Amino acid sequence: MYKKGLAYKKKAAINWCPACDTVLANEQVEENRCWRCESEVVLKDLEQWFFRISAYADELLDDLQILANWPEKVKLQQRNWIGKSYGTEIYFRLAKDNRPLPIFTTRPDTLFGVTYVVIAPEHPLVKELVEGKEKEREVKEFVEKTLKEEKHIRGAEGKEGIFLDEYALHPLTGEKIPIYTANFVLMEYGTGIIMSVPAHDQRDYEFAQKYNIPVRQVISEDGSADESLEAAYEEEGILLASEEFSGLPSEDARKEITRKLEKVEKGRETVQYKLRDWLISRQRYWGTPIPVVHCEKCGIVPVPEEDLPVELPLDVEFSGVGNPLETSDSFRDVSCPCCGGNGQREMDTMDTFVDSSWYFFRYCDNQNTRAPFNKAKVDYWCPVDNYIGGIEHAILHLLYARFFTKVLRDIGLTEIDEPFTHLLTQGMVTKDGAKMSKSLGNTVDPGYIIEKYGADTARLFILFAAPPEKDLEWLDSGVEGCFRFINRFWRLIHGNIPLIQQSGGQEEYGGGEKREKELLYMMHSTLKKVTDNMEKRYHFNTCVAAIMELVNYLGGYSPQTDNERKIFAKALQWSMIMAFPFIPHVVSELWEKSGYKEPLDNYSWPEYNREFLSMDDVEMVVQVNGKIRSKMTVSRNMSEEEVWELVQKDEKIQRYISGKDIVKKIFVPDKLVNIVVK
RNA sequence: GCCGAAGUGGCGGAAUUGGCAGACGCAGGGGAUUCAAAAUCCCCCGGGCUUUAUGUCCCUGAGGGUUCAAGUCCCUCCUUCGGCACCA
Repeated sequence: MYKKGLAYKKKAAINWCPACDTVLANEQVEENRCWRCESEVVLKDLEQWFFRISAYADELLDDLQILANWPEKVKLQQRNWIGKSYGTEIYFRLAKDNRPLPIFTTRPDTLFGVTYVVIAPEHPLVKELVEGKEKEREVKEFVEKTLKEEKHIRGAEGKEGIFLDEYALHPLTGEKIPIYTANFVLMEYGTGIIMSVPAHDQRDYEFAQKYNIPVRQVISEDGSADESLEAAYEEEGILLASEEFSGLPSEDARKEITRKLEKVEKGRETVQYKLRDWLISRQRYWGTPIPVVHCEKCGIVPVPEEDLPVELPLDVEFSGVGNPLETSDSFRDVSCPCCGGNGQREMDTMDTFVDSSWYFFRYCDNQNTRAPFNKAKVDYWCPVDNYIGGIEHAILHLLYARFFTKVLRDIGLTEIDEPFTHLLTQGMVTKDGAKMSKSLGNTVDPGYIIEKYGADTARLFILFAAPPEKDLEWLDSGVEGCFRFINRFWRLIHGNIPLIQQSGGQEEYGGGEKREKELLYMMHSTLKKVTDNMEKRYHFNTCVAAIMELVNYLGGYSPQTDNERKIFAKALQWSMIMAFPFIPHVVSELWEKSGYKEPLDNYSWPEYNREFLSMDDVEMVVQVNGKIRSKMTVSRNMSEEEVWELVQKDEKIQRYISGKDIVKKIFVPDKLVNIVVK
């Protein structure tokens, strides 16, 4: 990555967690707090390593549409985080020396409404512009005060700024426009300089009100000026007071104005992203060393590939203060791989998210000592078919891993574009409102359930509670029911062991007896329900419900004929197979007791037969004007005419339709008849 | 503020393509079995009304709409949760 220019070191104002004693990436700061320990994060100016994830912003955004089997909300979060916006870069000029003053805007259609320009307080130009002037001190104090404020609070109590006693030149009108610096303009987005259009941007409006800056309307709904503006008009509209662009709708005006700017070389169409490069340096021991050596002569020199990986030293002291790596002389002092002179190893380690960005590839070839992994093996096993994780990684791990996958592909190590084909984000389990998680501690230990009822009950109970993507407030009620079911199931199988052993497990279907057909219908339709919900939807709660239904049914069934006994035995076998994933210990035991030699793990999942998925008779719902008035049992695939004959004879229906005009008849085969009368 | 998701009995939840709302389970009520209990089994269990039955009306956050038919589609609103939050 270093060779590709995707890893670089730069000095920047970065997030520092004082409790963890380390820096953090943007993605790892939530509401100005460290994602791990929830301490307040402060800004520090440090030289740090970054991965150029921004170089993949477009691909990371575009490929989201390939991910059909990812939840929409995860893709949306990534889309917002990447934050691509189309706009125009416009070059204002500094009035005093004609130097360019580039700004970024998504609304070039408001260009003629500019009444001031704002430079972010930390922008170097601010310092330069006031140097040696009477305002220098005042501005310096303002900048210092602003930068001391935490990022997300900055300007929360109101917009503040200072006029710099300098002017910019409007690119099209040449008008002199005052330049300010203000707390609401961010250095890290766009160019760090903005054009302010108070008439059409609420933030600019508020600032202009406070500092008595003129408001110039250039867009309205119908193209005529409003008498007074109470607030910024941020919608699109028709331009006015904009020279030759007056009268154009916003959308056209954006294009026309940008074209004009390009023609006179005072601007260009451009794209901006919110996504920042990934800060990967950490001042921790527990992370992968960054494999470079600092040499006085050669500068930054990567450790040669044959010497990788650089392993963590063991002769370190954990004092709880500072970076433990710095206590290891053997680690720090090495010779420069380039010139052989004295060098020092990089002391920072990498964010552990770096490791989780490709571990799934390494899993495919984890004994490999010569390379991270063998390409053929990874191309065979990956991408991961189904990835299960928490939503909290939407813009962390799940974004980093996608980035890494694309980089590894571009370096030629894989052929894979996206790491995870299907993503299931399991819901959070809460207990009295508190989150249960690996890093925050599990607030409920299912141990007491296991203790009292056994592991199968605990497992069944968890799976039966709700579909996995749903958040769940943990409540114990219901455990009893699962335990009762397991006991019922045990008695059902156990009581029929001789039958299972005799039957040979062959399913046969002979005559057309209703009892047999119903039994076959129950077992086959249950199998279909369980199979579909398990494989396609991962809705294990409905699988359990279906199995319970079947077991209840079988519990009340006593086979009469030989044929019925055979089918019944088969149904019992199937119910064991279906219940196996949910209550494996109990089922294994029953399976063995039933005389099966082969363990159930090796047994293949049965296949349902479509022929038995519907019964010969179906219940037909009869509605009059959309209200259910009667139900009748008819044979399957009965034609509309035949059904209609029966419906007309139905006393209840007659009551509702006699003496009325039949306007319409709706017929849904095997399901429903709706008669519309007047 | 913007974006998104969700809202169904006392509770967890089901209804996969617009076609019987409430599957399955919990809790609750009644009964059988028992000397008694545990366990088990059976029945009832969204609400209202009445003539108590194969009766009738209402019910999926609220209001409107589309449709023969809406938990499901459309519009408005409310509530809850999640994400982003001066991104120019």
